[in-house]
Amino acid sequence: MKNAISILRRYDIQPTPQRIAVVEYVLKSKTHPSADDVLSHARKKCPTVSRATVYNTLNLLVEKGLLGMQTIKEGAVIFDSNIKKHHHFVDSDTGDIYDIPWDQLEVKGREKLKDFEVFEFQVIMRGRRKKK
Amino acid sequence: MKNAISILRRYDIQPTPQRIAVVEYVLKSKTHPSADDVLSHARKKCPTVSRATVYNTLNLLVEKGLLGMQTIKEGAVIFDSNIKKHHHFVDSDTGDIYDIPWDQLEVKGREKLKDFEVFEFQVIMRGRRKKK
DNA sequence: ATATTTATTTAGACAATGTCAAGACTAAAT
DNA sequence: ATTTAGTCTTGACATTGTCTAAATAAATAT
Ligand SMILES: [Mn+2]
Ligand SMILES: [Mn+2]
Ligand SMILES: [Zn+2]
Ligand SMILES: [Zn+2]
Repeated sequence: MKNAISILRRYDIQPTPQRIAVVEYVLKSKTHPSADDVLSHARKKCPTVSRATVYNTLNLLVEKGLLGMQTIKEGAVIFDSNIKKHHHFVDSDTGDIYDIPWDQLEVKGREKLKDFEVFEFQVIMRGRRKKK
Repeated sequence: MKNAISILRRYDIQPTPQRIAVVEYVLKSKTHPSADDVLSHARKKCPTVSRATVYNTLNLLVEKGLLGMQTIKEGAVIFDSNIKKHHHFVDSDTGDIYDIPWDQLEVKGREKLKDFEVFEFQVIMRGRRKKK
């Protein structure tokens, strides 16, 4: 991930210590963290940051298109630093979410859905990750 | 949907007025209701039913395999009377969820995922439903 | 530099979702 | 009638997420 300050400036967001702490964690994370995960990690760099600011910043990043948001697991939304189109695999044992590259799967038959105009889609898989 | 009492008996669940009210609504619903939706509808038939009992019953039905549960929209889990494999389409404007028959789509390439053992999968699409 | 205005953060209130435990209620079983 | 097991209700509780008012910080103007 590039410099957090320059990323924020590029998207016309004033870089503050709080926002920098949020961005530095969430945009480099590959674990699809929840807002609460982001809060606790951001507090390591900026111990005073509040819950409201973390939510405000995450929502702002999503609005600006810097960050993805997914509703894959119950209980809390998760945030996704990978903003390219991709699919997801959820480990049923651990709850961990893995990215599946877009071109690994092909979904055929969408043109047959006469009643629906599809803006976006993804495959969500659940199972067990094989040990390496 | 068949008789609620006989369904409950078949799955070794004692039929009570509360459970019957829940089952009669949730197993015939095609709208993917939330627990709160189920509660308010069940109270029409059984005005005294409590929130805890609705949650207990829904969780029991899911455990027994009579009812599906999905985490498709944020804020609350939704319950699915359709327990056959199928995909989902979410209307971005209304939030309505529609079932897409399993054989309308084909997902190819799962065998290439060497690191993952896939137990189940579905395609989730978002967009706008065309007016009829 | 000081004053003014604007942007941001914080703390806490609030609503909604979901789980849990204690006691009340019901229906068998003894 | 008593015990027992199963079920239900109430309310407490934790968590997620939003919102508002007050405090702070930053930018601008004088
Ligand atoms: Mn997490
Ligand atoms: Mn609903
Ligand atoms: Zn992802
Ligand atoms: Zn469905």
